Amino acid sequence: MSKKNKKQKVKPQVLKGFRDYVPSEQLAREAMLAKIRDSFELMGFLPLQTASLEFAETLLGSHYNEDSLNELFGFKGPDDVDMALRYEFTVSLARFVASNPTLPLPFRRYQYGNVWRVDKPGPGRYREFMQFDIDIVGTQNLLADSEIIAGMVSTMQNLDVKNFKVRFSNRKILNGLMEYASISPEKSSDVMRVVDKLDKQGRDAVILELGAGRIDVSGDKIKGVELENSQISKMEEFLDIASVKDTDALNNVEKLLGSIEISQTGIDELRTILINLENMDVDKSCREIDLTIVRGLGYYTGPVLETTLLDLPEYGSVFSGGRYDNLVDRFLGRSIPAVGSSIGVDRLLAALIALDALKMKRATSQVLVTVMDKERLPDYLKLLRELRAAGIASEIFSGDTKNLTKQIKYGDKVGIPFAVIAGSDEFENGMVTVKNMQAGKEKAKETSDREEWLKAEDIQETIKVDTLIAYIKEKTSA
RNA sequence: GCUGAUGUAGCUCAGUUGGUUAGAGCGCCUGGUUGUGGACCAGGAGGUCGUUGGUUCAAUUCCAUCCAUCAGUACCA
Repeated sequence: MSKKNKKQKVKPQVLKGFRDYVPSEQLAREAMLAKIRDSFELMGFLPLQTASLEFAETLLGSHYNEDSLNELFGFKGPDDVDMALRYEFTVSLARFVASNPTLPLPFRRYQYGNVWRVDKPGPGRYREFMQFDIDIVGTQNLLADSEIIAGMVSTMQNLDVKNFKVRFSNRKILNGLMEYASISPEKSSDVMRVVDKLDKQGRDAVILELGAGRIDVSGDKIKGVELENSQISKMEEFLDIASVKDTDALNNVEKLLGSIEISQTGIDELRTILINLENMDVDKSCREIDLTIVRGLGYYTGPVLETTLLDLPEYGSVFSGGRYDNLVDRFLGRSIPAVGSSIGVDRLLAALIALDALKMKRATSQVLVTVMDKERLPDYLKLLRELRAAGIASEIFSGDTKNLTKQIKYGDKVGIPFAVIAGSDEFENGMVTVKNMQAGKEKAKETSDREEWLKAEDIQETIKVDTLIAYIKEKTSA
Protein backbone atom coordinates (compact mmCIF):
# COMPACT_ATOMS: atom_id res chain seq x y z
CA MET A 1 0.00 0.00 0.00
CA SER A 2 2.19 2.85 1.17
CA LYS A 3 5.85 3.21 0.32
CA LYS A 4 6.99 2.85 3.86
CA ASN A 5 5.58 0.59 6.49
CA LYS A 6 4.32 3.27 8.76
CA LYS A 7 3.08 2.46 12.19
CA GLN A 8 -0.42 3.63 12.90
CA LYS A 9 0.01 6.61 15.18
CA VAL A 10 -2.43 8.56 17.30
CA LYS A 11 -1.97 12.28 16.78
CA PRO A 12 -0.96 13.87 20.07
CA GLN A 13 -3.61 16.56 19.94
CA VAL A 14 -5.79 18.26 22.54
CA LEU A 15 -9.42 19.21 22.10
CA LYS A 16 -10.31 22.68 20.94
CA GLY A 17 -10.38 25.08 23.87
CA PHE A 18 -8.59 22.61 26.16
CA ARG A 19 -4.96 22.86 27.11
CA ASP A 20 -2.09 21.57 29.17
CA TYR A 21 -0.33 23.63 31.77
CA VAL A 22 3.43 23.14 31.62
CA PRO A 23 5.15 23.00 35.01
CA SER A 24 6.25 26.64 35.02
CA GLU A 25 2.68 27.77 34.29
CA GLN A 26 1.17 25.38 36.78
CA LEU A 27 3.55 26.57 39.49
CA ALA A 28 2.45 30.15 38.81
CA ARG A 29 -1.19 29.06 38.75
CA GLU A 30 -0.94 27.29 42.09
CA ALA A 31 0.88 30.21 43.67
CA MET A 32 -1.98 32.36 42.46
CA LEU A 33 -4.61 30.01 43.88
CA ALA A 34 -2.88 30.02 47.24
CA LYS A 35 -2.95 33.83 47.37
CA ILE A 36 -6.62 33.95 46.45
CA ARG A 37 -7.45 31.31 49.06
CA ASP A 38 -5.55 33.22 51.72
CA SER A 39 -7.38 36.43 50.81
CA PHE A 40 -10.78 34.81 51.16
CA GLU A 41 -10.02 32.88 54.34
CA LEU A 42 -8.81 36.11 55.90
CA MET A 43 -12.37 37.34 55.36
CA GLY A 44 -13.88 34.24 56.92
CA PHE A 45 -15.05 32.43 53.83
CA LEU A 46 -15.33 28.65 54.02
CA PRO A 47 -14.37 26.14 51.33
CA LEU A 48 -17.03 24.11 49.58
CA GLN A 49 -16.50 21.59 46.82
CA THR A 50 -19.45 20.40 44.75
CA ALA A 51 -19.80 17.71 42.09
CA SER A 52 -18.38 18.34 38.62
CA LEU A 53 -21.35 16.65 36.97
CA GLU A 54 -24.91 17.68 37.69
CA PHE A 55 -28.32 16.73 36.40
CA ALA A 56 -28.87 18.72 33.19
CA GLU A 57 -32.10 19.91 34.72
CA THR A 58 -30.27 21.24 37.79
CA LEU A 59 -27.96 23.34 35.68
CA LEU A 60 -30.42 24.59 33.14
CA GLY A 61 -33.61 25.01 35.14
CA SER A 62 -36.21 26.61 32.91
CA HIS A 63 -33.65 26.76 30.08
CA TYR A 64 -33.70 22.98 29.90
CA ASN A 65 -34.39 22.59 26.18
CA GLU A 66 -32.62 21.40 23.07
CA ASP A 67 -30.91 24.70 22.30
CA SER A 68 -29.31 25.07 25.67
CA LEU A 69 -28.20 21.42 25.67
CA ASN A 70 -25.91 22.27 22.76
CA GLU A 71 -24.34 25.04 24.74
CA LEU A 72 -22.82 22.86 27.38
CA PHE A 73 -21.02 19.54 27.70
CA GLY A 74 -24.14 17.51 28.26
CA PHE A 75 -24.77 13.86 27.55
CA LYS A 76 -26.76 10.80 28.44
CA GLY A 77 -24.77 9.15 31.22
CA PRO A 78 -24.96 5.85 33.06
CA ASP A 79 -28.42 4.80 34.27
CA ASP A 80 -29.96 6.73 31.37
CA VAL A 81 -29.58 10.09 33.11
CA ASP A 82 -29.26 13.46 31.32
CA MET A 83 -26.21 15.02 32.87
CA ALA A 84 -23.77 17.80 32.11
CA LEU A 85 -20.46 19.23 33.22
CA ARG A 86 -21.00 22.33 35.34
CA TYR A 87 -20.43 25.64 33.59
CA GLU A 88 -20.26 27.64 36.82
CA PHE A 89 -20.59 27.10 40.57
CA THR A 90 -23.48 29.36 41.40
CA VAL A 91 -26.26 26.94 40.50
CA SER A 92 -24.52 24.16 42.40
CA LEU A 93 -24.28 26.47 45.39
CA ALA A 94 -28.00 27.18 45.19
CA ARG A 95 -28.67 23.45 44.99
CA PHE A 96 -26.45 22.84 48.00
CA VAL A 97 -28.13 25.55 50.05
CA ALA A 98 -31.57 24.30 49.08
CA SER A 99 -30.76 20.78 50.21
CA ASN A 100 -29.15 21.80 53.51
CA PRO A 101 -31.90 23.64 55.39
CA THR A 102 -29.96 23.61 58.67
CA LEU A 103 -27.04 25.47 57.15
CA PRO A 104 -26.31 28.56 59.29
CA LEU A 105 -27.03 31.68 57.28
CA PRO A 106 -25.48 33.83 56.05
CA PHE A 107 -23.25 31.21 54.46
CA ARG A 108 -19.93 32.61 53.34
CA ARG A 109 -18.24 30.15 51.08
CA TYR A 110 -15.51 29.98 48.48
CA GLN A 111 -15.12 27.36 45.79
CA TYR A 112 -12.60 26.82 43.04
CA GLY A 113 -12.23 24.26 40.32
CA ASN A 114 -12.69 23.64 36.65
CA VAL A 115 -15.84 24.53 34.75
CA TRP A 116 -16.66 23.74 31.12
CA ARG A 117 -18.35 25.82 28.45
CA VAL A 118 -18.90 25.29 24.75
CA ASP A 119 -17.62 28.72 23.76
CA LYS A 120 -15.34 29.88 21.00
CA PRO A 121 -11.83 30.01 22.44
CA GLY A 122 -9.97 33.33 22.39
CA PRO A 123 -7.12 35.05 24.20
CA GLY A 124 -7.33 33.81 27.77
CA ARG A 125 -10.57 32.07 26.95
CA TYR A 126 -10.90 28.29 27.02
CA ARG A 127 -13.55 25.59 27.10
CA GLU A 128 -12.15 24.13 30.29
CA PHE A 129 -11.07 26.73 32.76
CA MET A 130 -10.75 27.38 36.42
CA GLN A 131 -12.98 29.71 38.36
CA PHE A 132 -12.64 30.86 41.93
CA ASP A 133 -15.90 32.04 43.49
CA ILE A 134 -16.89 33.81 46.69
CA ASP A 135 -20.51 34.16 47.66
CA ILE A 136 -22.58 35.17 50.65
CA VAL A 137 -25.92 33.39 50.75
CA GLY A 138 -28.93 34.20 52.88
CA THR A 139 -28.84 37.95 53.39
CA GLN A 140 -30.12 41.08 51.73
CA ASN A 141 -27.87 43.23 53.86
CA LEU A 142 -25.80 45.48 51.60
CA LEU A 143 -22.89 44.83 53.91
CA ALA A 144 -22.61 41.54 52.03
CA ASP A 145 -22.39 43.27 48.65
CA SER A 146 -19.86 45.69 50.09
CA GLU A 147 -17.78 42.85 51.52
CA ILE A 148 -17.74 41.12 48.15
CA ILE A 149 -16.48 44.29 46.46
CA ALA A 150 -13.91 44.86 49.19
CA GLY A 151 -12.81 41.24 48.81
CA MET A 152 -12.41 41.68 45.06
CA VAL A 153 -10.16 44.68 45.57
CA SER A 154 -8.05 43.11 48.32
CA THR A 155 -7.65 39.87 46.37
CA MET A 156 -6.43 41.69 43.28
CA GLN A 157 -4.06 43.66 45.47
CA ASN A 158 -2.76 40.49 47.13
CA LEU A 159 -2.11 39.11 43.66
CA ASP A 160 0.11 42.16 43.06
CA VAL A 161 -2.01 43.26 40.12
CA LYS A 162 -1.14 46.89 39.62
CA ASN A 163 -3.58 48.55 37.29
CA PHE A 164 -7.13 47.30 37.75
CA LYS A 165 -10.54 48.67 38.55
CA VAL A 166 -13.61 47.07 40.11
CA ARG A 167 -16.61 48.78 38.53
CA PHE A 168 -20.18 48.30 39.64
CA SER A 169 -23.73 49.35 39.01
CA ASN A 170 -27.17 48.12 39.94
CA ARG A 171 -29.62 46.20 37.81
CA LYS A 172 -32.47 47.97 39.58
CA ILE A 173 -31.49 51.25 37.97
CA LEU A 174 -31.64 49.60 34.56
CA ASN A 175 -34.94 47.96 35.34
CA GLY A 176 -36.32 51.41 36.05
CA LEU A 177 -34.78 52.66 32.82
CA MET A 178 -36.76 50.03 30.92
CA GLU A 179 -39.88 51.41 32.51
CA TYR A 180 -38.85 54.99 31.70
CA ALA A 181 -38.27 54.14 28.03
CA SER A 182 -41.43 52.01 27.86
CA ILE A 183 -39.49 48.93 26.82
CA SER A 184 -41.44 45.70 27.09
CA PRO A 185 -40.20 42.93 29.37
CA GLU A 186 -39.65 40.72 26.29
CA LYS A 187 -37.25 43.23 24.80
CA SER A 188 -35.54 44.37 27.96
CA SER A 189 -33.03 41.50 28.11
CA ASP A 190 -32.02 42.21 24.50
CA VAL A 191 -31.63 45.88 25.36
CA MET A 192 -29.48 45.02 28.38
CA ARG A 193 -27.33 42.79 26.22
CA VAL A 194 -26.75 45.60 23.73
CA VAL A 195 -26.00 48.20 26.39
CA ASP A 196 -23.47 45.75 27.84
CA LYS A 197 -21.43 46.22 24.65
CA LEU A 198 -20.95 49.94 25.21
CA ASP A 199 -17.42 49.45 26.46
CA LYS A 200 -16.29 47.35 23.54
CA GLN A 201 -18.26 48.66 20.59
CA GLY A 202 -18.82 52.27 21.55
CA ARG A 203 -21.88 54.46 21.81
CA ASP A 204 -22.66 54.78 18.10
CA ALA A 205 -22.75 51.04 17.55
CA VAL A 206 -24.99 50.59 20.58
CA ILE A 207 -27.48 53.19 19.31
CA LEU A 208 -27.61 51.49 15.92
CA GLU A 209 -28.15 48.08 17.50
CA LEU A 210 -30.96 49.41 19.63
CA GLY A 211 -32.66 50.45 16.40
CA ALA A 212 -32.37 48.79 13.01
CA GLY A 213 -29.01 47.11 13.54
CA ARG A 214 -25.66 47.70 11.84
CA ILE A 215 -23.02 46.17 9.66
CA ASP A 216 -19.70 45.52 11.36
CA VAL A 217 -16.20 45.98 9.96
CA SER A 218 -16.08 42.46 8.54
CA GLY A 219 -19.30 43.11 6.62
CA ASP A 220 -21.36 40.92 8.91
CA LYS A 221 -24.92 42.04 9.57
CA ILE A 222 -25.91 42.53 13.17
CA LYS A 223 -29.57 42.44 13.94
CA GLY A 224 -31.01 45.37 15.87
CA VAL A 225 -33.51 45.37 18.71
CA GLU A 226 -35.90 47.55 16.63
CA LEU A 227 -36.81 50.09 19.29
CA GLU A 228 -38.92 53.14 18.41
CA ASN A 229 -37.04 56.42 17.95
CA SER A 230 -38.66 57.84 21.04
CA GLN A 231 -37.43 54.88 23.06
CA ILE A 232 -33.94 55.21 21.64
CA SER A 233 -33.73 58.89 22.55
CA LYS A 234 -34.68 58.04 26.11
CA MET A 235 -31.93 55.42 26.16
CA GLU A 236 -29.56 58.09 24.85
CA GLU A 237 -30.45 60.36 27.73
CA PHE A 238 -29.27 57.62 30.04
CA LEU A 239 -26.13 56.80 28.07
CA ASP A 240 -25.13 60.46 28.18
CA ILE A 241 -25.03 60.57 31.95
CA ALA A 242 -23.77 57.03 32.40
CA SER A 243 -20.28 57.97 31.25
CA VAL A 244 -19.78 60.02 34.42
CA LYS A 245 -18.64 58.11 37.52
CA ASP A 246 -19.52 57.71 41.18
CA THR A 247 -21.49 60.34 43.13
CA ASP A 248 -22.02 62.62 40.16
CA ALA A 249 -23.41 59.76 38.12
CA LEU A 250 -25.80 58.87 40.94
CA ASN A 251 -26.99 62.46 41.24
CA ASN A 252 -27.52 62.76 37.51
CA VAL A 253 -29.33 59.47 37.15
CA GLU A 254 -31.49 60.40 40.12
CA LYS A 255 -32.68 63.47 38.21
CA LEU A 256 -33.55 61.29 35.24
CA LEU A 257 -34.99 58.19 36.91
CA GLY A 258 -35.58 59.20 40.53
CA SER A 259 -39.31 59.26 40.05
CA ILE A 260 -39.27 55.56 39.23
CA GLU A 261 -39.34 53.59 42.45
CA ILE A 262 -37.13 50.68 41.46
CA SER A 263 -34.40 52.97 40.08
CA GLN A 264 -34.47 55.10 43.22
CA THR A 265 -34.00 51.95 45.31
CA GLY A 266 -31.03 50.98 43.16
CA ILE A 267 -29.51 54.44 43.53
CA ASP A 268 -29.95 54.37 47.31
CA GLU A 269 -28.35 50.92 47.47
CA LEU A 270 -25.30 52.09 45.58
CA ARG A 271 -25.00 55.08 47.91
CA THR A 272 -25.05 52.75 50.90
CA ILE A 273 -22.40 50.57 49.31
CA LEU A 274 -20.22 53.62 48.63
CA ILE A 275 -20.45 54.62 52.29
CA ASN A 276 -19.58 51.08 53.39
CA LEU A 277 -16.56 50.97 51.09
CA GLU A 278 -15.47 54.31 52.46
CA ASN A 279 -15.69 53.01 56.04
CA MET A 280 -13.87 49.83 55.00
CA ASP A 281 -11.13 52.05 53.61
CA VAL A 282 -11.21 50.35 50.22
CA ASP A 283 -8.78 52.17 47.92
CA LYS A 284 -10.78 54.62 45.81
CA SER A 285 -8.50 54.26 42.83
CA CYS A 286 -9.42 50.57 42.61
CA ARG A 287 -13.19 50.86 42.42
CA GLU A 288 -15.88 53.09 40.98
CA ILE A 289 -19.54 53.22 40.11
CA ASP A 290 -20.06 52.76 36.39
CA LEU A 291 -23.67 52.77 35.26
CA THR A 292 -22.80 51.13 31.95
CA ILE A 293 -22.08 47.84 33.69
CA VAL A 294 -24.88 45.40 32.90
CA ARG A 295 -23.58 41.79 32.91
CA GLY A 296 -25.05 39.42 30.36
CA LEU A 297 -26.49 36.95 32.86
CA GLY A 298 -30.21 37.14 33.34
CA TYR A 299 -30.30 36.10 36.96
CA TYR A 300 -28.82 39.25 38.49
CA THR A 301 -31.30 41.28 40.52
CA GLY A 302 -29.24 43.99 42.22
CA PRO A 303 -25.66 45.23 42.21
CA VAL A 304 -23.53 43.96 39.31
CA LEU A 305 -19.74 43.86 39.51
CA GLU A 306 -16.87 43.69 37.05
CA THR A 307 -13.10 43.92 37.23
CA THR A 308 -10.97 44.95 34.28
CA LEU A 309 -7.24 45.21 33.81
CA LEU A 310 -6.58 48.73 32.61
CA ASP A 311 -3.47 47.62 30.72
CA LEU A 312 -5.24 44.74 28.95
CA PRO A 313 -8.90 45.69 28.45
CA GLU A 314 -9.23 43.19 25.60
CA TYR A 315 -9.10 40.37 28.14
CA GLY A 316 -12.47 41.56 29.40
CA SER A 317 -13.62 41.08 32.94
CA VAL A 318 -11.38 38.89 35.08
CA PHE A 319 -13.40 38.97 38.31
CA SER A 320 -17.11 39.64 38.18
CA GLY A 321 -20.47 38.88 39.75
CA GLY A 322 -23.45 40.45 41.38
CA ARG A 323 -26.53 39.92 43.47
CA TYR A 324 -28.95 37.15 42.54
CA ASP A 325 -31.86 36.93 44.95
CA ASN A 326 -33.98 34.39 43.10
CA LEU A 327 -31.67 31.57 42.11
CA VAL A 328 -32.60 29.21 44.92
CA ASP A 329 -36.28 29.46 43.87
CA ARG A 330 -35.63 26.76 41.31
CA PHE A 331 -35.13 24.25 44.10
CA LEU A 332 -37.16 25.57 47.01
CA GLY A 333 -39.97 27.59 45.50
CA ARG A 334 -39.01 30.46 47.77
CA SER A 335 -36.23 33.03 47.63
CA ILE A 336 -32.93 32.95 49.40
CA PRO A 337 -30.99 36.12 48.58
CA ALA A 338 -27.33 35.87 47.62
CA VAL A 339 -24.46 37.89 46.26
CA GLY A 340 -21.12 36.74 44.93
CA SER A 341 -18.31 37.11 42.50
CA SER A 342 -16.05 34.89 40.47
CA ILE A 343 -12.44 35.09 39.28
CA GLY A 344 -11.61 33.68 35.86
CA VAL A 345 -8.38 32.20 37.16
CA ASP A 346 -7.02 31.12 33.80
CA ARG A 347 -7.99 34.33 32.04
CA LEU A 348 -6.29 36.34 34.77
CA LEU A 349 -3.27 34.03 34.64
CA ALA A 350 -3.02 34.43 30.87
CA ALA A 351 -3.32 38.18 31.24
CA LEU A 352 -0.66 38.39 33.93
CA ILE A 353 1.67 36.26 31.83
CA ALA A 354 0.97 38.53 28.84
CA LEU A 355 1.81 41.51 31.05
CA ASP A 356 4.96 39.71 32.18
CA ALA A 357 3.79 40.40 35.72
CA LEU A 358 4.55 36.97 37.18
CA LYS A 359 7.78 35.49 38.40
CA MET A 360 7.91 32.21 36.54
CA LYS A 361 9.68 29.54 38.52
CA ARG A 362 10.83 26.55 36.47
CA ALA A 363 12.09 24.07 39.05
CA THR A 364 11.03 23.10 42.52
CA SER A 365 14.48 21.67 43.32
CA GLN A 366 17.07 24.02 44.71
CA VAL A 367 19.82 21.45 44.50
CA LEU A 368 20.73 18.74 42.02
CA VAL A 369 22.93 16.01 43.48
CA THR A 370 24.96 14.60 40.62
CA VAL A 371 26.13 11.01 40.50
CA MET A 372 29.69 10.41 39.28
CA ASP A 373 30.73 7.26 41.01
CA LYS A 374 28.24 4.43 41.32
CA GLU A 375 30.19 2.93 44.22
CA ARG A 376 29.45 6.08 46.17
CA LEU A 377 25.70 5.95 45.70
CA PRO A 378 25.08 5.56 49.47
CA ASP A 379 27.02 8.80 50.02
CA TYR A 380 25.00 10.68 47.40
CA LEU A 381 21.76 9.44 48.88
CA LYS A 382 22.91 10.49 52.33
CA LEU A 383 23.58 14.01 51.03
CA LEU A 384 20.17 14.05 49.43
CA ARG A 385 18.47 12.87 52.60
CA GLU A 386 20.19 15.49 54.71
CA LEU A 387 19.34 18.30 52.31
CA ARG A 388 15.69 17.31 52.29
CA ALA A 389 15.62 16.87 56.07
CA ALA A 390 16.86 20.46 56.32
CA GLY A 391 13.94 21.58 54.19
CA ILE A 392 15.97 22.21 51.04
CA ALA A 393 14.11 20.89 48.00
CA SER A 394 16.55 18.57 46.26
CA GLU A 395 16.77 15.81 43.72
CA ILE A 396 19.39 13.28 42.75
CA PHE A 397 20.11 12.87 39.06
CA SER A 398 17.85 9.97 38.18
CA GLY A 399 18.65 9.62 34.48
CA ASP A 400 20.51 6.84 32.77
CA THR A 401 23.90 8.44 32.24
CA LYS A 402 26.95 8.75 34.45
CA ASN A 403 28.25 11.48 32.14
CA LEU A 404 28.63 14.58 34.29
CA THR A 405 28.23 16.91 31.30
CA LYS A 406 24.75 15.60 30.72
CA GLN A 407 23.82 15.81 34.34
CA ILE A 408 24.88 19.45 34.53
CA LYS A 409 23.10 20.16 31.26
CA TYR A 410 19.95 18.65 32.72
CA GLY A 411 20.25 20.91 35.75
CA ASP A 412 20.69 23.90 33.49
CA LYS A 413 17.71 23.06 31.32
CA VAL A 414 15.28 22.46 34.12
CA GLY A 415 16.53 25.50 36.00
CA ILE A 416 17.89 24.07 39.26
CA PRO A 417 19.98 26.80 40.90
CA PHE A 418 22.68 24.61 42.52
CA ALA A 419 24.48 21.42 41.58
CA VAL A 420 26.38 19.30 44.06
CA ILE A 421 29.36 17.47 42.56
CA ALA A 422 31.40 14.91 44.45
CA GLY A 423 33.90 12.29 43.31
CA SER A 424 36.92 10.66 44.89
CA ASP A 425 38.74 14.02 45.08
CA GLU A 426 36.07 15.36 47.38
CA PHE A 427 35.09 12.25 49.29
CA GLU A 428 38.68 11.50 50.39
CA ASN A 429 38.88 14.93 52.00
CA GLY A 430 35.38 15.13 53.39
CA MET A 431 34.53 17.85 50.88
CA VAL A 432 31.84 18.53 48.33
CA THR A 433 31.72 20.89 45.31
CA VAL A 434 28.74 23.21 44.92
CA LYS A 435 28.20 24.78 41.53
CA ASN A 436 26.16 27.97 41.28
CA MET A 437 24.32 27.55 38.00
CA GLN A 438 23.03 31.12 37.86
CA ALA A 439 26.51 32.58 38.41
CA GLY A 440 27.79 30.31 35.66
CA LYS A 441 25.13 31.57 33.31
CA GLU A 442 26.16 35.15 33.91
CA LYS A 443 29.83 34.30 33.52
CA ALA A 444 29.08 32.69 30.15
CA LYS A 445 27.95 36.06 28.84
CA GLU A 446 31.33 37.60 29.65
CA THR A 447 33.60 35.02 28.13
CA SER A 448 33.63 33.12 24.88
CA ASP A 449 36.67 31.05 25.73
CA ARG A 450 35.73 27.63 26.98
CA GLU A 451 38.83 26.96 29.09
CA GLU A 452 38.54 30.28 30.83
CA TRP A 453 34.91 29.70 31.59
CA LEU A 454 35.47 26.24 33.04
CA LYS A 455 38.20 27.57 35.32
CA ALA A 456 36.25 30.56 36.54
CA GLU A 457 36.47 30.61 40.32
CA ASP A 458 33.28 32.25 41.44
CA ILE A 459 31.05 29.73 39.68
CA GLN A 460 31.67 26.92 42.12
CA GLU A 461 33.21 26.23 45.49
CA THR A 462 34.54 23.15 47.22
CA ILE A 463 33.49 23.14 50.85
CA LYS A 464 33.38 20.79 53.82
CA VAL A 465 30.51 18.34 53.64
CA ASP A 466 29.08 19.30 57.01
CA THR A 467 28.81 22.95 55.97
CA LEU A 468 26.78 22.16 52.82
CA ILE A 469 23.35 22.85 54.30
CA ALA A 470 24.37 26.13 55.89
CA TYR A 471 26.06 27.13 52.64
CA ILE A 472 22.96 26.46 50.50
CA LYS A 473 20.69 28.15 53.00
CA GLU A 474 22.85 31.23 53.01
CA LYS A 475 23.00 31.37 49.22
CA THR A 476 19.27 30.84 48.69
CA SER A 477 18.17 33.38 51.30
CA ALA A 478 20.33 36.12 49.78
C1' G B 1 -23.32 30.69 13.60
C1' C B 2 -21.54 34.74 10.12
C1' U B 3 -17.39 37.50 7.41
C1' G B 4 -12.34 37.43 6.00
C1' A B 5 -7.35 35.53 6.00
C1' U B 6 -3.98 31.51 6.48
C1' G B 7 -2.45 26.02 6.35
C1' U B 8 5.12 23.53 3.74
C1' A B 9 10.07 20.01 9.57
C1' G B 10 8.96 20.65 16.82
C1' C B 11 8.91 26.51 15.98
C1' U B 12 9.33 30.90 12.46
C1' C B 13 9.11 31.01 7.43
C1' A B 14 11.22 30.59 2.07
C1' G B 15 10.06 28.05 -2.51
C1' U B 16 7.84 25.83 -7.10
C1' U B 17 5.04 30.98 -13.97
C1' G B 18 2.76 22.70 -12.81
C1' G B 19 8.36 18.71 -14.10
C1' U B 20 11.94 13.65 -11.33
C1' U B 21 16.06 13.70 -4.95
C1' A B 22 11.21 20.26 -1.14
C1' G B 23 15.04 24.30 1.58
C1' A B 24 16.90 27.91 5.53
C1' G B 25 17.27 29.78 10.52
C1' C B 26 16.15 28.35 15.36
C1' G B 27 15.23 24.00 18.31
C1' C B 28 16.30 18.64 19.02
C1' C B 29 19.84 14.25 19.13
C1' U B 30 25.15 12.31 18.95
C1' G B 31 30.31 13.21 19.38
C1' G B 32 34.54 16.64 20.31
C1' U B 33 34.17 16.93 26.52
C1' U B 34 32.20 9.37 31.08
C1' G B 35 35.21 15.85 36.57
C1' U B 36 31.44 20.40 34.52
C1' G B 37 26.05 24.19 31.35
C1' G B 38 27.08 28.77 27.45
C1' A B 39 29.90 29.72 22.86
C1' C B 40 32.45 26.98 19.06
C1' C B 41 33.45 22.59 15.69
C1' A B 42 31.89 17.86 13.25
C1' G B 43 27.88 14.75 12.25
C1' G B 44 22.57 13.17 12.52
C1' A B 45 17.24 12.56 12.97
C1' G B 46 12.88 14.84 11.50
C1' G B 47 8.03 16.33 5.84
C1' U B 48 1.66 11.58 3.14
C1' C B 49 3.81 20.32 1.37
C1' G B 50 -3.83 20.28 6.18
C1' U B 51 -8.09 16.40 4.00
C1' U B 52 -10.64 14.31 0.01
C1' G B 53 -11.84 14.66 -4.91
C1' G B 54 -11.16 17.01 -9.92
C1' U B 55 -8.23 19.03 -14.26
C1' U B 56 -3.43 17.21 -16.39
C1' C B 57 1.33 12.86 -19.43
C1' A B 58 2.64 15.06 -14.55
C1' A B 59 -0.26 18.65 -8.71
C1' U B 60 2.98 20.76 -2.77
C1' U B 61 1.78 24.42 -6.98
C1' C B 62 -4.45 25.18 -10.65
C1' C B 63 -9.93 24.27 -9.28
C1' A B 64 -13.63 22.40 -5.84
C1' U B 65 -14.69 20.39 -1.08
C1' C B 66 -14.15 19.51 3.80
C1' C B 67 -11.18 20.18 8.17
C1' A B 68 -8.10 23.11 11.25
C1' U B 69 -5.98 27.69 12.88
C1' C B 70 -6.08 33.08 13.34
C1' A B 71 -8.76 37.88 13.34
C1' G B 72 -13.38 40.37 13.68
C1' U B 73 -18.46 39.63 14.96
C1' A B 74 -22.79 37.03 17.13
C1' C B 75 -24.37 33.87 21.20
C1' C B 76 -22.80 33.11 26.35
C1' A B 77 -26.91 29.85 30.90
